[in-house]
Amino acid sequence: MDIRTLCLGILSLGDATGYEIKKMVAEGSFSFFSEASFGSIYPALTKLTEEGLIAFRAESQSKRPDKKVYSLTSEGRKTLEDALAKSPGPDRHRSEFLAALLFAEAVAPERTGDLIDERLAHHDVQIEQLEMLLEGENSPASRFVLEYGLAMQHAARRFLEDKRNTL
Amino acid sequence: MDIRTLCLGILSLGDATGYEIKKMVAEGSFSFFSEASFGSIYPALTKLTEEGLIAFRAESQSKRPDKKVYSLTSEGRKTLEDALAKSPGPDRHRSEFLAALLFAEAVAPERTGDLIDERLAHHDVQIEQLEMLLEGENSPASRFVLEYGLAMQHAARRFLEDKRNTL
DNA sequence: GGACATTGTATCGGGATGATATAGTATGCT
DNA sequence: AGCATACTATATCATCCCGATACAATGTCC
Repeated sequence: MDIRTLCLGILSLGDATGYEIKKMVAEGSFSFFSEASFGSIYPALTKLTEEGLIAFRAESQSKRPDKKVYSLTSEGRKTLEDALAKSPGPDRHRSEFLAALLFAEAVAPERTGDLIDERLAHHDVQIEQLEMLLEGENSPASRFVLEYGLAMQHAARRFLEDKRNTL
Repeated sequence: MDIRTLCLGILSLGDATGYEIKKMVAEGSFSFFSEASFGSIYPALTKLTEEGLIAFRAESQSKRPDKKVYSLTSEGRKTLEDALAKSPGPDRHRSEFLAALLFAEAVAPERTGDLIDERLAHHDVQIEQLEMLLEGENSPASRFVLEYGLAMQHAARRFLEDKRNTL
């Protein structure tokens, strides 16, 4: 899933500006399976427009530069459908926490307890945030993703609590 | 956790060549929280050597180019300790599966069932692989990481099975 | 015998990240 | 009232990273 397909997918759910796409990817249910920065979103939108997969209408705002509201063209929808027909690639997970835990054993074993305690507190924060997002979300697919995220957070928290004494 | 710190961490567990580091990151317990390619590992090792954080001894092999076996210097160990003293950054998760599921609802809803079935099969494969790795692993920290991975796979699988009918 | 996998080092193009620039509005703190 | 911070909005840039590829010899499967 490259940034181009991600943009097509988000626009398939509704028109948006580059700034709004960034917000959706940084917060909300999208943030649990994707990331993207301005430096990748804006070039992607420009190129997709050149290729005719999306189009924008400029909405003028008083005393501000024009807002470019992008929307999917029929050709873009076709491209997205083709991309979704393929089976998705494997998940990619990066965790500084797990890396730190593994390396700490060799370099600073007295730190592992703190690392796990910090992590437990972090899970509590994440769970609270997910539950808040879930309250305001009505789309079944978005709720599905949020509930998936909640299940993962609870599972990770439970595992750490069970194992803390073992290590 | 940038590639440099990752290399320092791996070398803190034992000496290794660039090729071996790549193998550890691509397979084994490291693969569940990190990724790195030759294109990032080799430049990182070169730069760390220049900075005196690691050193290598060239082991000559018959009819092959010399093997560069890298090891951590005391300065490198100090740098790693400093890096581990900071609290680790948040986990980053990218899932084409979740993205496809969310976008499929808008573009090709009939595909969601297949996506979930494929995913369940994929989890079964992953669980088997993790259990095999766990059998041959004795280091407590490595076992911890593998068991963490197993717990996550089981939780994801259970969630999908429970929810498949709901969607 | 040929194709493919393994051990090993290394480079390169294209793409992504994170920081920064610009610029006006709105909100909040003291 | 004054100041700082945050928000909306687009855009660029250095730096880093990924995936593919090249080279080179050996081992292994069919």
